[in-house]
Amino acid sequence: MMRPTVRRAGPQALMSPVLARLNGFSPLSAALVEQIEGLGRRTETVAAGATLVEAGDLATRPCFIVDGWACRLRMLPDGRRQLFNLLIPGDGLGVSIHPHPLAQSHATALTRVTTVDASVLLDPVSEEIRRLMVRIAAQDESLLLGHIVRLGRQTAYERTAHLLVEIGRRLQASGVGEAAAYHFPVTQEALADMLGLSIVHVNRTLQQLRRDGLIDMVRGEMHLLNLDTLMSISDFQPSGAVPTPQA
Amino acid sequence: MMRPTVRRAGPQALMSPVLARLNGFSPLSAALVEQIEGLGRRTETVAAGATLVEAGDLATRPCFIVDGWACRLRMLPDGRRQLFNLLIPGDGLGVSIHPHPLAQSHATALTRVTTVDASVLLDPVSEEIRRLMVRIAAQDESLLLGHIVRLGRQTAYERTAHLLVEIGRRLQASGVGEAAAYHFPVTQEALADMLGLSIVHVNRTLQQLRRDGLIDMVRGEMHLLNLDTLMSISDFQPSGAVPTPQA
DNA sequence: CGATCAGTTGATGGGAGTCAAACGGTGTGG
DNA sequence: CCACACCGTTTGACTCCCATCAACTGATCG
Repeated sequence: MMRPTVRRAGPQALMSPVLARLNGFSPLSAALVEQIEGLGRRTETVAAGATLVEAGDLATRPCFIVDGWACRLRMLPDGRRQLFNLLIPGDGLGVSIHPHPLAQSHATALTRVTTVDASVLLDPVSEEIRRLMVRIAAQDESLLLGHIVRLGRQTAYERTAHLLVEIGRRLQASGVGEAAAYHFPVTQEALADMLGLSIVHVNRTLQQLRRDGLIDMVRGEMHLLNLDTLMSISDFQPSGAVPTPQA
Repeated sequence: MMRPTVRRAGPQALMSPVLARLNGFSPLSAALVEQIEGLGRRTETVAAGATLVEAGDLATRPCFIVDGWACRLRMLPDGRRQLFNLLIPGDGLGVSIHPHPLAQSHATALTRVTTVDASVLLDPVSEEIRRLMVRIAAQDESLLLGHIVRLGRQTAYERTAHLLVEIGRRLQASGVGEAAAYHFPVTQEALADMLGLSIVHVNRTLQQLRRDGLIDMVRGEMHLLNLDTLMSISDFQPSGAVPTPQA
């Protein structure tokens, strides 16, 4: 399903989500910026629904998502699915200092997704990159822990609000959206499998949030109309979850 | 089988959970075994309910749990609690090659807990230790992902079965129990906060499992009477979750 | 011996799942 | 160009799993 790359702008525009996200941790060296921009020469694009990583694969090649949405997930034998996280532009896939022996989970494209190969970044791991990977790993774990709280102890209403806030902050960090206004091409089915709810109930919960004046969504454009309320009802903990540039 | 009584007599008996667990990944070098046994000279014991790690702490000192049960958890403002994992003898706390800037979560003792300081292990990180830490990190993540599936997509019955199987395998790997028979001093309240259920429903679910002839528990001694059935109803994936010695 | 804690049981209610059908948009083929 | 299928969304009716409230038991303990 991989097809030739359509490059619309310069490579630096292509890599900007990765640069923005990493730069959010701490300013990148000029050398690293250049190195990352160089990754943009090797892109790969897959269609929605494509498998990015097969669970149990040996040595999947590390990459960054530069466009589109993906997710990591597990399926149960009877068809039930659970998403572990949503992957947005700027996120890595298999990007770790320590190549895990086996891929921990399946990864699937939720929309058309463009990736860039990141293996050269990890060939000689510089001290700067090592530090960045540690920060990414810490943030990834933090997101997983937040996800566990959502699924275990929050209502559908709270879960949905929490996730929408989290996504906005992450998209903002990657520079592909704003904390309270972003393009959201995820189907309610995927959202249901992320939030541990049924499709029908996700739909009703979103409409309840809309009726309450907290969100608004037209044709994939999500607007969080009252970020403070959304954060307080979902007990959103900004601490360390995302390195926000501004206070 | 041999009852691994934690006897205060020899340090090697004290450290045996750590040694057994690490040895399960790959045989430890004699030098490392000796080094780990040496950790037993600096123990610390806290009562049930004590806080082991405060969330947000800077640089908590790494340690291994050598006796007792603990957990990592988060609390919501209204008192709801969600456990992230259960920590058993042999598990590390803050043991990582990369000292995270901040502790990701609160850690609490569920029973009286004895720990040993592990900081000397990480002072100069040998290649052997580095490899072990990578394995531990991979397993920890795998457990978190399994936990997410439990909470998001499994029924109370399935969740409980899954957790009981997982715990048995981990206790066996640490040599402080067997996969189908182990001491289980966790209250139903803690179990509820782990499984995302109410105390009452945990109680009912355990009794249902008992009525179905799948488990038996008398005075804290858990017996899994039909491991195969428990694994199949909970879709327990042994793959990589725990390095089982036997095939 | 009262007090507290963990476990147990019953009654009741609600949040979320399931089943079913209809709607609108998009793409495709006759 | 329209018919049709397909996909994602929406809505209603009904069901059920699990939470909540409440009371009671047994064990431990100061």
